[in-house]
Amino acid sequence: MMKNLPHKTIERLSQYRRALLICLEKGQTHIYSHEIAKIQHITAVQVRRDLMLIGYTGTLRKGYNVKDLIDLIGNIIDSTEGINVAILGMGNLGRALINYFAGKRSQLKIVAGFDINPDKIGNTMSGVPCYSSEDMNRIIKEKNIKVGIMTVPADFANATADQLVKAGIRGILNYTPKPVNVPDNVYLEEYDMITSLEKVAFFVKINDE
Amino acid sequence: MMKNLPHKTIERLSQYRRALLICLEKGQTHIYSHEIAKIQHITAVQVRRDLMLIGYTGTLRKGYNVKDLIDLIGNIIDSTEGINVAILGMGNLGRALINYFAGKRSQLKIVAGFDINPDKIGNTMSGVPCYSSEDMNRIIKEKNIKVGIMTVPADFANATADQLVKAGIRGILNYTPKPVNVPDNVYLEEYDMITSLEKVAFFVKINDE
DNA sequence: ATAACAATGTTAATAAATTAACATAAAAAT
DNA sequence: ATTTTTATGTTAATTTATTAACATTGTTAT
Ligand SMILES: NC(=O)c1ccc[n+]([C@@H]2O[C@H](COP(=O)([O-])OP(=O)(O)OC[C@H]3O[C@@H](n4cnc5c(N)ncnc54)[C@H](O)[C@@H]3O)[C@@H](O)[C@H]2O)c1
Ligand SMILES: NC(=O)c1ccc[n+]([C@@H]2O[C@H](COP(=O)([O-])OP(=O)(O)OC[C@H]3O[C@@H](n4cnc5c(N)ncnc54)[C@H](O)[C@@H]3O)[C@@H](O)[C@H]2O)c1
Repeated sequence: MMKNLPHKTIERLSQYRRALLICLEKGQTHIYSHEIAKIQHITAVQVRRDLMLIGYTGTLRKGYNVKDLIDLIGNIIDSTEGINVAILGMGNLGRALINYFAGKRSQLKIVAGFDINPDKIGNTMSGVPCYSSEDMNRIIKEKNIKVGIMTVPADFANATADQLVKAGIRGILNYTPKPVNVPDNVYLEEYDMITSLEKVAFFVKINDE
Repeated sequence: MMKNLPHKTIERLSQYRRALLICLEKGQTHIYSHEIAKIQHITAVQVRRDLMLIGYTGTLRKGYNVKDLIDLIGNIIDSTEGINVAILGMGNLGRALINYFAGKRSQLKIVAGFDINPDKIGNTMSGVPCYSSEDMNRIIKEKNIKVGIMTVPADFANATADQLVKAGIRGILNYTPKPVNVPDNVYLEEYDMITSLEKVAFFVKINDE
């Protein structure tokens, strides 16, 4: 069920929820499709279409119930039992991420970090214990870690991905600038900030011409 | 010229170049479309199509000249005079980014950071001077800064974006989880790591079912 | 009461992105 | 020499994503 949602819809659902949570905090109970659209810089039709795909029905003229919609999105994209996550490489970026995620989403719990620096191993960072990369296999199995976020130096990207795969990881989010190879049964998402910046720079240039 | 390149092609060109630079370092002079494809987890046809769009012609049976292709991609996506970039908010993520970009792309130069913390203002970080946010308008104009990377706390996202726009910024890369509004003539790119992680988690869950 | 309005939900149309098909040609094998 | 192989470049087909069109229906205004 809900297996055939477009990839882009999944991304947007996550974004909608993020915005909706802010609305909820402010005490807003209902929201119109065009309000969500404005926040996300997309069209209201797009929002309604996405919500149609997940079978959510709002109230005519009143819009969508913020809380209900948050819950439904959760039902669709979250796993009921939650998902345990590990950070590979507790350097600048790893630390920034741990900090950012801390207490953000109960469904996605960062339960372990890994590093090779003896000064870091054994310590905790914002409540996340740092283990030796040598123990990766054991810890990942023990803690039932399903997803790994890679923030190791680029030169260690491939080796780390291999280790993760061997330990039975199910998904990898790779922030290393080095693309890695994983088998088909492991979901891989790669992101590089330079690409985003170069894209912005390109369109700035184009707009100038 | 080259204004009508698909957005996705722009992203991939940036990625191709990243991979090609690694090849160049290793001394590799030529590369096949299927090799590039393998690295990027896409098809060879996709690669050839992208290269066709930018008018690059390889050598039959020898593939593409690594150096030439890097140069051509540079001609397409880089601005001839380079683009000056500022970081807004020199916290965990800002520092990580400065560190990462340092000396990576000569075309994209981080020439200033801004913060409101008096302990940071006046110092430099990996060679990037930190200014007071109050001086944003002046510095951006003086240094001809075209693009801003936002890494301020979410609550300051909108105010910072407004300041940037007022100072005449042309593009914004927003790493804040709060979407911001900018006029049409400012190119905006937003990215949130939670969305990426939730997407990975979703497909991990789906694959389990 | 009735008309105008403003929202949702859905189908149809369009646009963007990817993939398939294939023509071409140099290199390698026979 | 000829055939086979293996690569590029391009057009056509398909798939995916977005947008437009519109039917529907409470709500507000007249
Ligand atoms: N800093 C950024 O903003 C940024 C942005 C995008 C991508 N990246 C990439 O993310 C990665 C990390 O960046 P960073 O700035 O955090 O670097 P960093 O050097 O601060 O951190 C890397 C950490 O990984 C650890 N490490 C090294 N080898 C390891 C191994 N085999 N297993 C586990 N841990 C290991 C190091 O001890 C260190 O703590 C790099 O590949 C970088 O290119 C960084
Ligand atoms: N840390 C992450 O991995 C991560 C990931 C994604 C997004 N983010 C987002 O990026 C932002 C920064 O994250 P962080 O971990 O670096 O936070 P941080 O608190 O470490 O850094 C924020 C910095 O911004 C400065 N600041 C505050 N108000 C400012 C203003 N008005 N103008 C200029 N500077 C100002 C602060 O002094 C501080 O130095 C947050 O919005 C966070 O949600 C962080």
